[in-house]
Amino acid sequence: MPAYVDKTAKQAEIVKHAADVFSQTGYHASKIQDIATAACIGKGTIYEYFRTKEQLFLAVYDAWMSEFEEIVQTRIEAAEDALSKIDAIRDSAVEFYESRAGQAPLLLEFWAHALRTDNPAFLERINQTRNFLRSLGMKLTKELTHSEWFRDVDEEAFATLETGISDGIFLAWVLDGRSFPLSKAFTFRQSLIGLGLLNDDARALLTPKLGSKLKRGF
Amino acid sequence: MPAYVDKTAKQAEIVKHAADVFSQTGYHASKIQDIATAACIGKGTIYEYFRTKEQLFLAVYDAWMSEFEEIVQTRIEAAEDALSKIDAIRDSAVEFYESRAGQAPLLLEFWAHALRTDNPAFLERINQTRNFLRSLGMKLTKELTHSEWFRDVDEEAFATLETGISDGIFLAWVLDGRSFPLSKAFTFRQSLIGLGLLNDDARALLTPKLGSKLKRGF
Amino acid sequence: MPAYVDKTAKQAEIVKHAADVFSQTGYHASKIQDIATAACIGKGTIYEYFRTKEQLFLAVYDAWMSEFEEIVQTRIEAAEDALSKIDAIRDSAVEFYESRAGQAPLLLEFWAHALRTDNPAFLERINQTRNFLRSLGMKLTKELTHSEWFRDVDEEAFATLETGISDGIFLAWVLDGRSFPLSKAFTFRQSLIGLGLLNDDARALLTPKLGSKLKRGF
Amino acid sequence: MPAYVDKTAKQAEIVKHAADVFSQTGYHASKIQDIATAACIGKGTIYEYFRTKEQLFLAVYDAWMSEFEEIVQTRIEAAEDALSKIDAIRDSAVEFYESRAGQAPLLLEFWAHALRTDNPAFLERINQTRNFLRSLGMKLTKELTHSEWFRDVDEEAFATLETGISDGIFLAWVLDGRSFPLSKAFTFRQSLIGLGLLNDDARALLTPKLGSKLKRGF
DNA sequence: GATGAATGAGCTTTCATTCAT
DNA sequence: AATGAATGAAAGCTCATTCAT
Repeated sequence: MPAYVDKTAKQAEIVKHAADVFSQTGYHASKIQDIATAACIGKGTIYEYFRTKEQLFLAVYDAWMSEFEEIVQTRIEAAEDALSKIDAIRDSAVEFYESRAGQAPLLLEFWAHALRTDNPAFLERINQTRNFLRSLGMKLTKELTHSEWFRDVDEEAFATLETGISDGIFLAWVLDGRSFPLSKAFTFRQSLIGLGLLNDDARALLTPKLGSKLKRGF
Repeated sequence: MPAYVDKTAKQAEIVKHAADVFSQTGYHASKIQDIATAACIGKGTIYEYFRTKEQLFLAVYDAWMSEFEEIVQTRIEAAEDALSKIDAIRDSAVEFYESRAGQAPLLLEFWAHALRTDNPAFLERINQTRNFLRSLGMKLTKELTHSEWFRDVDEEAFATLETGISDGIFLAWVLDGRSFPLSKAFTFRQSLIGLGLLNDDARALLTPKLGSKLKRGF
Repeated sequence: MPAYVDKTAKQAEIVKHAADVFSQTGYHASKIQDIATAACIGKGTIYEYFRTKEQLFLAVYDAWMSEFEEIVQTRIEAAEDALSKIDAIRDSAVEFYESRAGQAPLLLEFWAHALRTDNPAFLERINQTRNFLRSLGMKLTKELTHSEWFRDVDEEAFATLETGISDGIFLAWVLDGRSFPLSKAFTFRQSLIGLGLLNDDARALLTPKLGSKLKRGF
Repeated sequence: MPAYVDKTAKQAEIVKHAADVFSQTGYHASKIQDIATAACIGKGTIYEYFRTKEQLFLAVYDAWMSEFEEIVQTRIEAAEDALSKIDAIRDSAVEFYESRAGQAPLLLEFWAHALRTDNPAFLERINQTRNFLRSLGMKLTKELTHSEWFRDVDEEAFATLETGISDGIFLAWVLDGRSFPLSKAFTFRQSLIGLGLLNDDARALLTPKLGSKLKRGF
């Protein structure tokens, strides 16, 4: 077994426990010793794999977001047409966030930290995912516009808005103590925006379904 | 002049400088001494007015949000009908955020902190503003639904969504390094959602204007 | 009583205890906590007066050398002619070193540190004393040469050599575990060098006394 | 080839690289890993040959001083009379120090460490060389005294002084940033002391030469 | 014999908070 | 009321040394 497997595996192991501890306690309140204890290793060992606490924080975020992007990618590829690809993205996000409900506050801490630290890698990693989602959004929007499901709309602006809306709903959900079902909120949003964007034909077809969803709320 | 005027004034003075220092450096990296120096007072004096650094942080947020709520309230009262009240809220938000661009990261830090601290006052203060905006949103939505400008929609869900969307756009704006004009993004969002929510008559009337805004992007 | 008196007094107090602890244990093995304990103050208090452990080390050396220079200066001024000024310097050095026998190793550590640290202040402080002594030596040598007690000699070279010899004897004394009387060694050296430097007349006069000292050793 | 050859050779190899690293960085700032890297071996391997970092430090000093003693011994044996043996010692010292100028600070560190550590081997090794030089000095002094070149002088005291003076000049040279030529300083010192110690006949003979050297300085 | 992953004691420095003045 | 000197808990990080492979 090559050495790099061990190295990588151990790194991942540390990231896993760091994610747990950080999620539980928050970045600032977590001590390196706590993470070492959780991972059943010595404090010094962590520093064999990560230069600083901050780097470890970045690694945790990177691991999460990489997994998220992979899930989205896989689901997108499995979906056949543009509309179901959109559903795939929405479902991926909902499931990802719901399954990590307890870790959600850490995402906020990460964002806050990214805006403060001198290390540009933080904002870069954030924007990597944002750009991934925005590109996807733009591509799908273009398809739906060309195929005349959607009315004419600036793809970049729309994709940027959509990414922001997703984060905003997530934020509201977290700050409200997760008092509403995330999936319902995402569906509600999709109905609302669908009604605004669909062309007259599609709109005529889908209004009953979408309209009733709006009436129902979440 | 009663003593409490002095007390209150000095408190406000400290909060003002704390806001500057926190905004500049971030909550964790800011030292009480920095704030005292900025305010040209002794370190100990701060503790005559605020029990802890955390309390001072809360006071900064409270001052900002109180001012924001006041602005919204004033503008709303000046607006005559529901549609222009909606515009008033949007404009208040845009102006408030734009004029505090440099302080925006601190809002994220505040949210992140609120989710971690034992002190429930943080989340309570956040939700105070959220509820204020949601109530306004619900009331206006109800009005527009009854007056048949809007299609039937669950007011609470819609208002919650709208609040989330505002925060989400703000978040995207901050994380993107404020690379797009916030006001345009808010207008774009309003056009999109307007098209989805307006009743057939209003929609027929406004589609040209809203549609062209969607085409233009931000 | 003005504040700076307190400040300076406390600083001196800390330096005093730091000198004790450093002398006892050595610079590297001494912990800031040890010094704080010795001074009966909190660890943090030391950092109110000295930015780093290294600065405190410098302050200890500076205090010693300043005192030494003062002693030499006072004695020199009290001496009447060049020959007794030379005796004054010798006596000052002997007494200073003998009274600080236990602290001698720290001087070596200081020199060693000065050659390693990035902080140029260390070498500067060392050379301040060296230059003080060298200037004195040059001036006295010039006087004795002009008054024809001494044969013609390059004053700068001679003064530099003399300073080095003093340090060398001190070094030998410390490394030998202070097994010989420092004062005798300094006298022996003075006799030897006197015999080499005195002019024929003075030499004829003093040879019996100096020669017997050389025979006696130390 | 017997195993001990390998063992010894490897040990010497490690000492060589340790000497480089220690000289460059200083004993305290040097890490075992740095030495291992320089020697292109694993960190653990060093511990197969030296029990501690301190032992390795001692080995470096020992290697230097052993080489020095050997050089002196060889040169002394090649010299024919006492006076040229004295020159041989002086030249050995000058060449040794000059060729190791960059490593000189480490000697100071070694001396400083020797006075602090519990390990008596350090002071012992230092005194081994000192005694070697002192014995040589005493023997030569005795010879020159008996042959009536030198006036009567306590050999032990004189040899001790001479050793100290050599170290003192070296010290001054290092602390002055090696701003004067070491060889000139050693010659100057020899002239001065020669004039003090030579008997009247020899003195009459050599005064012109030695006197002019004193006038010239270094 | 050679290695380097693992370890944890140990240390400097920071800074929120207190309290005597 | 205002101050700032004093405090010490706290934590990130280092690195000599060990030992299983």
